[in-house]
Amino acid sequence: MPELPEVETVRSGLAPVMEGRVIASVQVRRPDLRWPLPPDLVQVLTGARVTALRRRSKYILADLDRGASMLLHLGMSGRLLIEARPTADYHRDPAILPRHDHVQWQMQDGATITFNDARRFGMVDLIAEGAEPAHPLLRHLGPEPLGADFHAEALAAALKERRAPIKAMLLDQRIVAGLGNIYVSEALHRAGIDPRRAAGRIGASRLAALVGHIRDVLTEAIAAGGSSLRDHRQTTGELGYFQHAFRVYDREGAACPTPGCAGVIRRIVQSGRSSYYCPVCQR
DNA sequence: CTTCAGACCTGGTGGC
DNA sequence: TGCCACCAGGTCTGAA
Repeated sequence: MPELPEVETVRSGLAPVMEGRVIASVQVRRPDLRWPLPPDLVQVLTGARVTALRRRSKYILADLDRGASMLLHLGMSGRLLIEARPTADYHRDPAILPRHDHVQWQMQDGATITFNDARRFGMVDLIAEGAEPAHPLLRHLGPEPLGADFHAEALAAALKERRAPIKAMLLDQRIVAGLGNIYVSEALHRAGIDPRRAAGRIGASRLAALVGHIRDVLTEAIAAGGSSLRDHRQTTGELGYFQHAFRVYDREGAACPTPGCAGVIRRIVQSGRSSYYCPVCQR
């Protein structure tokens, strides 16, 4: 899935065909995603103009001229495929099975957008005008890691007295919203912090450095078009390149890339999920 | 409140 | 080749 950089890549790929354009029709093939699709989805979207396409954490929001917004989450395996126009030069990846096409949007200018999600952990919802802050999925989200509200003092306050491992805390979307399993491992390696370390026992200066590394790794990944891992592709079908820049994620047994470090990357399981780290330079 | 295991669902991979 | 265990980018729910 897509973590923040992948979702941002999808959002920016979607913007040219959705922003400012009218949704001509919507087809629902399978309404039982993570949560059932709202029954009035087709009715609310049909004929609406998308005024803005935004991202909040790993969610994409499409604001409509009639006030409501459409909320989208890709889960683990969700993708948005864009066919700009029905042209012969659109090659759909044969590995993306049409039976997992759940929702399709036809834009008035001819573009077709398809939500495909094999595991169906993704979701589509509607948010009434003004109801965004109270939406159950958005209400508890912490600060955007690339925004002004995410800084060393805020992170220190959120982690104070917390005994859970820093890895788990950074995956908690209430602490900071948008990181996932890959980028947490990458940021902790850059910061030289052991993923098992109790979050509340990390010094202020190390937390400040961590904030910088989180920002850097996300920014670099967005610039590279995200990571193409297993199912994820950009909306164009192009590959994102950031997976080649992973320093520890999925690199168990490899030499630690930190200059001068003789460590070997290890994989451990924390709260059911893989963590990759260097036992030598991460403390 | 905090922390963690389990649940949701399908598909790909690697071992035997 | 076939079968099976295990793994996967998320995050909600409920138990301890």
